[in-house]
Amino acid sequence: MTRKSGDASRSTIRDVAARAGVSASTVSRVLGGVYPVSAATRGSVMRAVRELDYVADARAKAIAGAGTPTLAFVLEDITGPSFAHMAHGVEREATRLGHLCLVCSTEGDVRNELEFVEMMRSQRAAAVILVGGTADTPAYRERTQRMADSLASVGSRLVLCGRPPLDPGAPVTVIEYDNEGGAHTLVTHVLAQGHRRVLFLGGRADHTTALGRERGYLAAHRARGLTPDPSLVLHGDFTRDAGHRLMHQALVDGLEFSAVVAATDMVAAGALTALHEAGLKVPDDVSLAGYDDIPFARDLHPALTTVHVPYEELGRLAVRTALEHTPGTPDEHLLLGTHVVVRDSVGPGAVTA
Amino acid sequence: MTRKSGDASRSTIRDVAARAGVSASTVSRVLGGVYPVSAATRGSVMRAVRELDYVADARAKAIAGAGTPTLAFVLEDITGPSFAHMAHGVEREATRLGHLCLVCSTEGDVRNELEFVEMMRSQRAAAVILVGGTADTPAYRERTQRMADSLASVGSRLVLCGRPPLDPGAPVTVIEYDNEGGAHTLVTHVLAQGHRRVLFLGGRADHTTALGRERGYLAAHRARGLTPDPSLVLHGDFTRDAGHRLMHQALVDGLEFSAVVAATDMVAAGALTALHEAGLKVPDDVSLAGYDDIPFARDLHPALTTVHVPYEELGRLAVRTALEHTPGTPDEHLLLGTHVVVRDSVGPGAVTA
DNA sequence: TTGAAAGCGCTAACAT
DNA sequence: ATGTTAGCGCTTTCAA
Repeated sequence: MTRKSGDASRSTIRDVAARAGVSASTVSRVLGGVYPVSAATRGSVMRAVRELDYVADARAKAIAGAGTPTLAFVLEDITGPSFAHMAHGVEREATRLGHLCLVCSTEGDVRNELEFVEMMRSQRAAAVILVGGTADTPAYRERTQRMADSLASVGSRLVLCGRPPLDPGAPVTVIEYDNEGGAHTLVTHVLAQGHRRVLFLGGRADHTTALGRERGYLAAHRARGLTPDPSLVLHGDFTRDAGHRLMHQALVDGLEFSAVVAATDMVAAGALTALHEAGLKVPDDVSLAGYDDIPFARDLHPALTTVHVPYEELGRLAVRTALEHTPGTPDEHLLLGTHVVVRDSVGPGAVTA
Repeated sequence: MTRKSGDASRSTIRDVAARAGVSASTVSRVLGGVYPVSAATRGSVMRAVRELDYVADARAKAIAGAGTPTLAFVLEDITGPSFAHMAHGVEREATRLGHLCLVCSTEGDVRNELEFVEMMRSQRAAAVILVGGTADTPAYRERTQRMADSLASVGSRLVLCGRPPLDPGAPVTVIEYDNEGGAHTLVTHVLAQGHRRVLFLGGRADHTTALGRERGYLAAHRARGLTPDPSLVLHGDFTRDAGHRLMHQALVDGLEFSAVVAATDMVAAGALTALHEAGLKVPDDVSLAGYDDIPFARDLHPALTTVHVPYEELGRLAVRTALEHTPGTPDEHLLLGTHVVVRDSVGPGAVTA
């Protein structure tokens, strides 16, 4: 038992003042730092602070004008590797800039997002960062536009990180990366190996991240004068289980293909296992590529060819850009590049399907 | 451009009151919910609220006694899969119980931890959850005991989640899982396959998580009347890179072993790749096991035998237990069980080394 | 059912 | 250099 002051009997600045024989303002000044205070006064105040184990109530400071600023980020599930990396970038940069960092997992439920954003509005968070792709419906745009406006009205800022921009004029900071470009380059690489029937695997059918990558897949084909078979695009979600299930099903269905481009590395991992289970060798029998370049990609066997996305940088930039934003200034929209990481999972394919 | 009220001109409860032609208290009561207010009054207040797009300042509410409670969790790096799962559990349960959730990554620097805990004390967070193992030094115990006391003194609660308990009497809630037991069972399984020279790979030498697992490794040997060769324990850290590097070095050094037990699945993943690179087959030439049972473990090739840890549950319990704690009540200490997941990476070993 | 007034814990302008 | 006095935006007695 080492507890000093009685439990939960938080002492206030006035207790400290009384104990030190000075006024509350003096205590505030001593603790504040830079204001001129005599050494003697400072001494007795500090002693009182120590004896009482006093810490100023941050909420009271906040409301009085001082106080640590806060920033929030919202994602579907911190458990996804790319989410985790963005979150890490956000947290690091926020901390570096002296902000407290609130999180919320929506579990994919929009109502959670709405509710949380409203909460952040009342918290007067400096910025709210929506992390990760979404279904880009009119309802989404309208809803998000509203969030942007209502945050702006209390001096806060909405940030879309890895999420598509709204209509021009919305008070939003957007930090994206090039889903389409990355997929384009990746699929071009695959096609260059001679593959002609390339499966696109996983990702929610209505999800901007999946759609962007799919657009790249399509564009790469077209750029070569190829028209991909529509039955070669299989949707699901972004999990390893979806990859496993879809791949297994494709095999059972006797779908013809010589290469697989997965919507994410997670999907690719599941697909790889399904391929192995079917006795297929990668890349000898089937080539496989992923997207995201999560750390594990190197340890799949064969090591996974994939697209590297600067997730952490994305998170950092989201924070920095949002906090630097000056109202009245044009809204920022950044698009970060990606690059293909060639490893061992894509090999030559017969040109004749 | 849809912004309604002038930018950043947050309206206050008084603005709403004025607009609705009532007093501030009435507005407060209407918004508060359960207090009796006439339908007419409620109507005009709500309209004013809507027109002004008013949200009560959460900080002001907090200081006035109402206000959403807050909870914080601290971890080294959200990017680690097991951390991410604990974080997810924490966040879910906190949200479920109506709490806001603050995060902090320490990046392994104790000063960040100290600073953040002090911050949380001033935020009057309901609880602060320290997530993940650590070096269990006297300095650590003293420091942490101090955090526990100082949090308790403001009515907050320190929680150790996946981290060793302090000396009895410290005002702390502890939720652990059985590192030693899990490793014991796992290594027993490996030894039962006939392996006699089992490498223990990775983990920081001074880290409780690694040490607990190592103790289980040792105990399993002793239980069979075996004395493991001390040169078979190789420390590093918990990353896949460490696993790769250590495994590679062990191979170069010509260390003799027929099985490898990695401190974590991440380490195992790196080790597996190093093994493959050396042309060794798992489990034919060398058996390999991990610890944590992260989702990817299934997709390594061969699928990794490992120990399942209920990380998410751990996080959830940490929150629930902490928030349910009543001062004066005995301090909780939970120890969750683990179980071995047998997959394909451990095979029979020659009994003669 | 509603309003006036006090107070939450702090900071800051305004005196001395 | 230090104390006094107002607030900050909200809730909550206490009266009416």
